[in-house]
Amino acid sequence: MNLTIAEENYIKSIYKLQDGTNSVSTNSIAYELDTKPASVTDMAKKLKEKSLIEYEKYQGITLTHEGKKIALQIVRRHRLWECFLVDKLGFSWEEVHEIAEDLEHVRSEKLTNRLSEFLGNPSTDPHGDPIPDANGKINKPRSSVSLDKATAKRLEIAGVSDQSTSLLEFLNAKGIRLGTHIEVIERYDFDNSVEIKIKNQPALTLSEQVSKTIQVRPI
Amino acid sequence: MNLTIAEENYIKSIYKLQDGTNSVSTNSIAYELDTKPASVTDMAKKLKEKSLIEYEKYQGITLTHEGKKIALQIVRRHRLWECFLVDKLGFSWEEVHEIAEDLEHVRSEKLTNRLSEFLGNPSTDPHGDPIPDANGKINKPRSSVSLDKATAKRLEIAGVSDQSTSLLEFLNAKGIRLGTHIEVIERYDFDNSVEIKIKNQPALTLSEQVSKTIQVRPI
DNA sequence: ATAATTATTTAGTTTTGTCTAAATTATATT
DNA sequence: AATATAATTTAGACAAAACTAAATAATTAT
Ligand SMILES: [Mn+2]
Ligand SMILES: [Mn+2]
Ligand SMILES: [Mn+2]
Ligand SMILES: [Mn+2]
Repeated sequence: MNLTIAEENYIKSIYKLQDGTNSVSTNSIAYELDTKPASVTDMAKKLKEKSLIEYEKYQGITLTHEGKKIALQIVRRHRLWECFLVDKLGFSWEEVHEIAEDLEHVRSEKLTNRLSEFLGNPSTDPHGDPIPDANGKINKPRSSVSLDKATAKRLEIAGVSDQSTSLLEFLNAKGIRLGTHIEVIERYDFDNSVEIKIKNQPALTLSEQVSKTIQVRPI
Repeated sequence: MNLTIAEENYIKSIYKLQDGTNSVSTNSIAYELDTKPASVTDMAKKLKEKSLIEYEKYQGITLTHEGKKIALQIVRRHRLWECFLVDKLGFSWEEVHEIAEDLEHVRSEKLTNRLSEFLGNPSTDPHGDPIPDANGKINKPRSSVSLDKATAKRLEIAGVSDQSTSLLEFLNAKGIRLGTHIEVIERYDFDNSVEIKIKNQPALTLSEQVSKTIQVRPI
């Protein structure tokens, strides 16, 4: 199965949006890939032809077993390269997604597996997302809730559900990264913002939008 | 200047064939890239349009200053990744060219420079070829001659002028790699083959074809 | 100088991936 | 149930990168 980079990007987006077994809409894929719905329909026909997705007109899209297998390989490569960039080359977490977007398309199993070994077979990437192993087995994301729903006071940052550079840069500037310990000081009903404190730093207030994308775990 | 992967591959081939200031023929590029002369003519028009090459019908092709600058960036990336694959991931020299052929197209200056730093700013790649620095400055290949023309008896392997996997695999199997010390035992006039000896290994005879592609330096 | 050969270009197609505009289908509202 | 709105698909076009076959230019041999 020799896929183009465009095909790989579609497969990965569908995997991401599917999130389990949901059927994925044409529009959502177009939005995710910053392309037009008409282009998605065109590609859907090609991927169906290659048995990578199930697709009937107007019925949405789901990955086949084969399609999911390929998606997991791409995700594995993407996340391993992100680890490499952060752990070995000293990038910070908001810089790596874009570069990994290209590196993920270098298809060499030997390269991927050696890279994983070189990195100590990491199980999560710099954003807290789990890395599939060589057989495509992926751990469920470790139990975590978004900060806006958390009940405990003392929490650890477990991940972020939005990879946008601007959000990650913001968190970075505020000293919030993977594993950071925070304490909830106050929750404000009127705008659902939350005031938190990181050790040795001034308290800060996060908007509802932000606290919804931050995943946390009680300590 | 946003180039496609195809355009980058053409630029790199022209750089390689130009070797200084020679004008490069349509056919030689087609052979190098395993494509057809008609396709080279098509691309020549595009690259001329972008001011990356000088080209007039039937007159051959040369890189402009801008074109050469880009070529050196691609070569830099290619050779740095080859170093990474060999030094950090334990690949052997015949395996890395193909993978680097893809990795070289990931365009991030920050990535390239950090990778170089991570590798200790190497000056030559695993095949003995010099690596351009961040400004595109490249050392002349260290003085060496092909084995078939060498006069000294005790020699060091300085590089190979053919990157084909099959040749590199052959040399590998015979224990010949970059920096290996060899001693010339005998040269045979009738077929221009040469018998050599590596310490702690049986003597072996190399054909003229092979000895022409091996670059050596007297010890 | 002519003829034969080789190199290069042109013309016309194909595949991949994208787009816009228009048509169709599905869903929501009254 | 009829209508309005939203989602999706189709039709037709385009750009990039390749190809084949045919035409033309340059080079080499006679
Ligand atoms: Mn990608
Ligand atoms: Mn990630
Ligand atoms: Mn390449
Ligand atoms: Mn090399």
